[in-house]
Amino acid sequence: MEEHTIGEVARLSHTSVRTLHHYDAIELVVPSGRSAAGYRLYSAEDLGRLRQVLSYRELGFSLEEIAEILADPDARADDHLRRQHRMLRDRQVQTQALLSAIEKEMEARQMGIALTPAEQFEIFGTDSLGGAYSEEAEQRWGDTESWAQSRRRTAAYTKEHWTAIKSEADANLAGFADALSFGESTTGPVTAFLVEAHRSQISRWFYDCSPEMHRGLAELYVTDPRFTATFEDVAPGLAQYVHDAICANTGNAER
Amino acid sequence: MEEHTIGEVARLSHTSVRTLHHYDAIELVVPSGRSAAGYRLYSAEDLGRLRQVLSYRELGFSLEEIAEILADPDARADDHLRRQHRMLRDRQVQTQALLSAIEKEMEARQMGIALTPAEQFEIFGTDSLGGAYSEEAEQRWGDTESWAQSRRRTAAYTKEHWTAIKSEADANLAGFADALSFGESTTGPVTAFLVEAHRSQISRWFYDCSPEMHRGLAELYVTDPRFTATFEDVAPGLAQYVHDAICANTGNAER
DNA sequence: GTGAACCATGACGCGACGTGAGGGTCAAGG
DNA sequence: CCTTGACCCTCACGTCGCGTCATGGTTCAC
Repeated sequence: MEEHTIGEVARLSHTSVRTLHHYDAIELVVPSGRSAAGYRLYSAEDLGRLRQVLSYRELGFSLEEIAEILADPDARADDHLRRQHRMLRDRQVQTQALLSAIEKEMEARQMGIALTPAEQFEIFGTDSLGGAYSEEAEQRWGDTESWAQSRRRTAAYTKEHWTAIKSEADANLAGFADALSFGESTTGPVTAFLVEAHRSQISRWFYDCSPEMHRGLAELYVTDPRFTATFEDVAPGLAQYVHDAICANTGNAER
Repeated sequence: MEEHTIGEVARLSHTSVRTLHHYDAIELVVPSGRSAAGYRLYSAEDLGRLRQVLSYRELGFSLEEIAEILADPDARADDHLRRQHRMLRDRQVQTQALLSAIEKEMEARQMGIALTPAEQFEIFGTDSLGGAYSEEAEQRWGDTESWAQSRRRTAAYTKEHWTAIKSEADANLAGFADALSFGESTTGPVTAFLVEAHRSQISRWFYDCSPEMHRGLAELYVTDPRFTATFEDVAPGLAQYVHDAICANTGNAER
């Protein structure tokens, strides 16, 4: 029932008064009350919303995106928590990859072997959230360019690379398995995120993977027994589930 | 000896041509050559610098800060690598803290206990890199404000909090013990990192700990037998070692 | 020799605030 | 009652790191 002034809120939330003014102006976090003198008064509920906003901001979303996310009436608070949890785990994996890249380069330097900048970019040049999609990469699956690209890149990978790749992939797969066991719909936001992460991983480590190519890959997961086996090994029905999730989330050009 | 055009560099480095134009304009990454027609030509050295810039940018530095960092003639390439490594490890710790905060809240929600926003901010509101040092906190050790702050915060901690705190502290202490057994100097980079991590932990869980307060705390470790005992329990000479390490690494204000 | 795909230099726009300017509000103390 | 200082308000312009045209030159394959 307590109401807080803007200065108190700024201190509590480790932001600035100006930021809160801004969020009010763009109607992202609007204080539910005003004093007689026109002072903004933030309720406990307002603070809860603010915390959600700051969490998502920390994860790299734009304020506009955050507004959309929080506007979704289907998503309850724990959905947000789960999503944030997933993304933080993703960040852990990403950071870990950067760490081992640095360690690898330090090792190389100590042995007097300097990597060429091109090699360094190969390792380091993955950006933090979601990967960069090269529009110029050919669109069709089975395309020669993809294979060539994949071979060029994987040729330079060391053992450490492969273990990093494996752990990333495992984490993603575990996410899908969790979603499946939780009865998460293949059209829901959680699976959407997992699908995107999956595609991002492929793009980072192997070849620039367009949504079309991604769907082609999903097809393989249920038709090629070698792929199917790896999925079913983790959880029964997972191959089909992942396939459906990818198909459901690559139809429209979302994001 | 190879020279790259701006488009090639953009693709290699996963950035845009515009970004490279910008970096040229602000003289952050200036191509070392131009073709007869005025085309920018980037040498391997230029690419190396670009990679450094992008690494630091990924870590959240502003372009101006990056320029300063890279302008330092004392810092050789491995210094940059070490610094980046340290900051990434910091990010790992920070992300881990956020993760456990989320896990804790999910658990609380499932038991139907809603945390008040104030409590949530207490946990969540440490910002991404290194924690925000509240300038208004009094500077002197033994100060009442620190104690009050610590009591306010710890009062809200649950059993899970304490186990998390304990495991963090244990890991840090184990690091010191390793450093001691490896004959690591108290002025070396490894101990510098451990000291900083130690201070960071205190700031996060108890009170904003300035370097001055940190030195005061170190003094306690060798004078107060209760503290000394916990250290000597892990390894003989550890109390003195940690004390020396803290003193050696809080003298100058290195970022 | 003619597209198509590069490159160049402005110049404006935008998101997420920082930073005043100019002016009310509120509680404590003289 | 009046001042003082720490708050609060609303404009409004500035900054940073680019995205996005606009306009025009260059290169190269066909």
